[in-house]
Amino acid sequence: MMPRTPRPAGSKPAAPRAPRTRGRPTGEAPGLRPRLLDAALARYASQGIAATRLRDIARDAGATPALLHYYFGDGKHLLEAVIEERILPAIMPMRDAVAAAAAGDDITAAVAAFVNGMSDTIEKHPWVPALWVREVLSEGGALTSVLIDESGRPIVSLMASRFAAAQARGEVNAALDPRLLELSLVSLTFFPPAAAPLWRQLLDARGLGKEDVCRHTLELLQHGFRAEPRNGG
Amino acid sequence: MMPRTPRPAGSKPAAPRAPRTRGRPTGEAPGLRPRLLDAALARYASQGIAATRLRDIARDAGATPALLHYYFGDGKHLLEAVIEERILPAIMPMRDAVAAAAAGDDITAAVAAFVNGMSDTIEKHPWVPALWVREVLSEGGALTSVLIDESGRPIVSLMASRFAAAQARGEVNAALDPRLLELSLVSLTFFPPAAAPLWRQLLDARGLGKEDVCRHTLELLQHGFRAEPRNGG
DNA sequence: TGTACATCAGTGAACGCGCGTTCACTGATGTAC
DNA sequence: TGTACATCAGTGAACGCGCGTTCACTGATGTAC
Repeated sequence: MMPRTPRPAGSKPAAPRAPRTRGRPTGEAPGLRPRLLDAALARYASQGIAATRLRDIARDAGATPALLHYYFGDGKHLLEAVIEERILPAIMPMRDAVAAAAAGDDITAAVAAFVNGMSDTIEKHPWVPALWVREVLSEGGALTSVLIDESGRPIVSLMASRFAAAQARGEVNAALDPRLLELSLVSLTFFPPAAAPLWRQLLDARGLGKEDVCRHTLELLQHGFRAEPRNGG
Repeated sequence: MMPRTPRPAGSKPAAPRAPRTRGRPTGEAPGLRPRLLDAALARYASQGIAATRLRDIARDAGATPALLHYYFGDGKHLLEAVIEERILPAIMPMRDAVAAAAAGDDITAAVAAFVNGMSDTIEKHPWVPALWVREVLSEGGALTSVLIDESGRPIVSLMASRFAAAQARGEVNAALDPRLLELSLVSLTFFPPAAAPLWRQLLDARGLGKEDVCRHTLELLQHGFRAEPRNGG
């Protein structure tokens, strides 16, 4: 039952980042390591992490499976390296941008920053929605805990408290629940890009770009949550 | 490269549904077959289809892996049986209910039927959101084509044309795109139940039930898409 | 300046385990005669 | 009514393949002396 120890503790280093002593420090030629990370990320996003085979990652990167062991030790450490060197660097700037925009009291600006920040992140890193849907949204996803801790919790609680404050000032329809309003915001922002391959095939989506979707979402949301005008029925 | 033929064509029948001749027709005792289908469905939803191992399904159902071959031939035919006997029977009633409600011209009633129909389906079959997210939403999902053809395409095109007609009558905000409005409706309906394990952990969700979420969603949507009142700015 | 050597950046082949699948078999049950 | 037999509903053990992992090795490159 005991899993085989992935590294016999005494042969080669798990990751060849030892203090530079003598050998050949190259200084150039990035080598195969980054290509292995990119190939792993692409497979993770398109097939799911649990269904991805290391041999496929190696083949995609033009390397041998033995190289994965050379650089990362085993599959678990490969995943950790992908998180650390690919996923978190893509997610963090968005977290910071939204947090900055939500610092003030302007709820409309905070919502716009959220929608646009998400849209920019996805444009820069198109693998985000697929990976997010499979490995964060799904119960038992391999990235749930790390991404929740690193970005989900701070953003969600910040936005929900902004909605509650705006509602207390009378700027948000009193019939809405601020917690569910945050959920609706996330739904309208995360779902469409994740479902893009689907709805482009279901609807006639010609002529609809990222900007159109953002504008539509903001129009719908801001009419939806705004408090009723005093003269209305 | 040629896959091994899963059935040597001449031994036992792939599914023991032969014409009753002599033997022991029992007439009672459902046996392990339905339990295998249920166990497979549960694993598919919680781990994804590609990552599910047949041995785990057998163990969950209290049977041997050989039994899966006895009833279904191989993993591909097991999946087909799960689709035919579990998934489609759960999905079809919702498709028909929404189609019936969208027959008339009342866009508000059609939207409410969509939201409530989805909510009822999920309450009856809690595995729907997880399976849907992994295997329909994701590109290359194992259920994409069958569920799109059987329920997605008819419902989505029907609702989008209803939105377009209502907008032509002046009932829907002219700044919104009716195709994206349908996408927003799907987002607000599918995403929250799929993300429920997540947001119950992120937000303080005490006291929020299915009815509260439906009411909130309808409130937000119907304020969001309604045409501006004439006297408003 | 030459050269011995340490390290880098990998490769090809093999190993052992777990998986899907197969095979030969079994006790229970109902039916034909 | 007895009994021979066909079928049902499975089981236990094994098989072969593909996977993650390991091992021994290699040519290239830079450094110390």
